[in-house]
Amino acid sequence: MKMKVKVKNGSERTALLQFKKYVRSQGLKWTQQRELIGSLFLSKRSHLSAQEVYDEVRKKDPRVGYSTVYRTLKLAVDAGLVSERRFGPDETLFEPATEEKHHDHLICKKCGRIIEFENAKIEDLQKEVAREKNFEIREHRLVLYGYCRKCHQRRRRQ
Amino acid sequence: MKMKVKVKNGSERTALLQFKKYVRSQGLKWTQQRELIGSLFLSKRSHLSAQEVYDEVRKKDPRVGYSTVYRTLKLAVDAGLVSERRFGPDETLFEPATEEKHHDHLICKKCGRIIEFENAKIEDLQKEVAREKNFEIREHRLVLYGYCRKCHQRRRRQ
DNA sequence: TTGTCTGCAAATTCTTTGCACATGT
DNA sequence: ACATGTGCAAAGAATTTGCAGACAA
Repeated sequence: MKMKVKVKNGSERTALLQFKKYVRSQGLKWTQQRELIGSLFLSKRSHLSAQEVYDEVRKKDPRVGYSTVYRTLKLAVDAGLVSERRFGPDETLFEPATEEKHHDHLICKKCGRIIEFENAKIEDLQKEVAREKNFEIREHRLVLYGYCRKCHQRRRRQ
Repeated sequence: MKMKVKVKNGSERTALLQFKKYVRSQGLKWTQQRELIGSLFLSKRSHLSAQEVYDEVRKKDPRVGYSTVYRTLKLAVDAGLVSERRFGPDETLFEPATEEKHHDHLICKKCGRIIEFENAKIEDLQKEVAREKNFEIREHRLVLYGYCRKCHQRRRRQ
């Protein structure tokens, strides 16, 4: 017997509401653009570049400017709902930071595919390291670069 | 009675020689600038921005241009002697990649201090994760962000 | 109404590139 | 000699900012 109903898409809803709440709490205004960008972006589970967010947003409303996208994403970062990440020397991506479990990434150097994973043991060891160094961890980034199965096979053939 | 003379700065020497060798192997020329930038940069254990490398280099020879610094660092990256890393959304740093053991970083969000560490167990677990995902790891980046002891204390007082 | 937002274009910052001259081999 | 390298200034790419008009509270 289930004690809890699984709320699908609940997190994006919540995230948008949190965003709205945050914006208002700062004495700022909740505008159509913030609603639009927030709802589009926070519903994604994936990693998007500023460019991609911009393109998506323009599909819904072509009048929105680049600066608004940047400003809104930055605002969401301040709200703690989005994190800005640099995966490679040339790639800055934004990712919704849900309150769910933290995950890390594997990135294929060939095709760019990003695979997520979580590993509690690694996290524990990180805490241990921090303790040794008298360091208080707030967040971490772990990225493994290499070749995914497909690209690995392709490499061998060459 | 000493059996071995301690060769201080041995690794940088080696690295510089390797660099020279690599450059020549590519049919490229070994120039004064490459010698200068290479010797300055490869002798550092720390992380430097392009700006900082440029400043250091200019102290020794003010005629060297920015482009040469970038070009030389990139060449050293190709040679596998330097790695280019993005620590935060706004910081690209170069770091000499010795053949020594790999290390990761703790970065203080307050004072920016970078502390290095190594942990074999974490690396083992990474390999395990990769195996599960059919992924062939080539390199990885692990950065822990937080507060160092000093800044942690200062935070609590506020 | 009033202060915040927005879109635009211009400004910034970081990095790369084209070109004429300089240098390594 | 000849190809590659260098410095400069200009070009690019990504992101930020100033400003006049638009919009939420």
